[in-house]
Amino acid sequence: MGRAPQKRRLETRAKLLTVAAEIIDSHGVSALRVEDVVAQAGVAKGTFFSHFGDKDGLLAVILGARVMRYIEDMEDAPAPSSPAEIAQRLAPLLDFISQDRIIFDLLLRYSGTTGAEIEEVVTEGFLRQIALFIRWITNMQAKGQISQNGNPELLAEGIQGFLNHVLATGFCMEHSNTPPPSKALVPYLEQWLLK
Amino acid sequence: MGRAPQKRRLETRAKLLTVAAEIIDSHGVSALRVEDVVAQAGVAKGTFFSHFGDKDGLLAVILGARVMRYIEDMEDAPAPSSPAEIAQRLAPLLDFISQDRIIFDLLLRYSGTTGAEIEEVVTEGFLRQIALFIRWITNMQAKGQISQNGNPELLAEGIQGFLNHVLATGFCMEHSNTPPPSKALVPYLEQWLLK
DNA sequence: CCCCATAAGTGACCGCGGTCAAGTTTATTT
DNA sequence: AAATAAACTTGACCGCGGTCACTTATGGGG
Repeated sequence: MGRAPQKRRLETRAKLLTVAAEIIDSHGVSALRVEDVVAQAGVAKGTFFSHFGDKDGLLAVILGARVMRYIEDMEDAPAPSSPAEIAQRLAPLLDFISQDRIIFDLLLRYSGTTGAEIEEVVTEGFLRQIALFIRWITNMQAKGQISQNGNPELLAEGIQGFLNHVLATGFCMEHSNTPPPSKALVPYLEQWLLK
Repeated sequence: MGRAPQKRRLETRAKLLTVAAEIIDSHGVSALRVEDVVAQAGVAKGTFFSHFGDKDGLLAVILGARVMRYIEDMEDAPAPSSPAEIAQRLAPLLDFISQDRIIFDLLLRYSGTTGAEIEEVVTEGFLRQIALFIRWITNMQAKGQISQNGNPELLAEGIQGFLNHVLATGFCMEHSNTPPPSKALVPYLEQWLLK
């Protein structure tokens, strides 16, 4: 591993991140252009790529951090006591991801970039989410609020699968007025967790 | 709706499709470049886009057709009598999709482009697959091979979700020697379908 | 304080998907 | 057969992500 980054580099990185975050907040993720970011940050294009590897790298840092906040909120909230309550806890995160297909695609792609790269906020988020699901499930099984049948790890992975499924389906139905993902999730969770 | 296409147009389209299929077969989907396709087909770039809208449009036609063949094979095969057998029937399709993340992404994106565009082979394929799952499940429930609990439509959609989940997970674990998607699918199906 | 190894940054350049006003071919009408 | 409308094709051009040989700034050792 190389030596510690210089102060200048950290400033450049921070500048790029804040500019990018501003653009995302004001115009949406899909409007983010690398050329705009570097122009507004006052650095050259090459600098951007030396910091983040590619556009998705920057996106992963910013969106990963936001996703992490939602996960932390879920960790802080009281444990759910039914499948419907699980969906309720997940609603803010799902709404966030639903806002743009690009977010969903990126999270899906980066979700399991095991090891190799340090700095993989997205991966860390997913691991924490799975761990949280496992805790929820174990807890609910202990209290007899869901079926005892099935081990928590498999059940947690399954929930992750349903999450992606309702999100993907939501994007496909785009135009038609379809229920929000957190609503669509409930029947799956009930079938999956109740005996 | 416009009038019937001229002979010339059909020939151009066919030429583009065969050239593209050749490139895909010899160098893989990710190696497909629009510029190569039009060069080898002897037409201008604009022609390509007037036929397929964008690169994904062409890919959807070609990959959609291939996926359709796998689905037809599944329709022709004897109905499965256990979750493991479902995974077995799905194995060829999953292997095909696993070969390149681009295929997975494209299918996921086009899977529910309801209506609007005629010609949506991918959408049709997914609908047929879901219908097939429903038939399988109804049949297995009738024979008592799986749990009676849960309506076939929900269960079929769930299987679709698990499919995407194991595929996505498979791509993330890329390097590490991980079991093929059809193997990874089994525990989910058993938990989902057996009481 | 100056040197200089190396970290950091630069911007001209490229690849490739996608656009569109203009040109060419085909079918239809008179 | 000539005129005309519509379908079809063309290729110069653009946008934007990404590269890399080169220049410039930084800070620890002499």
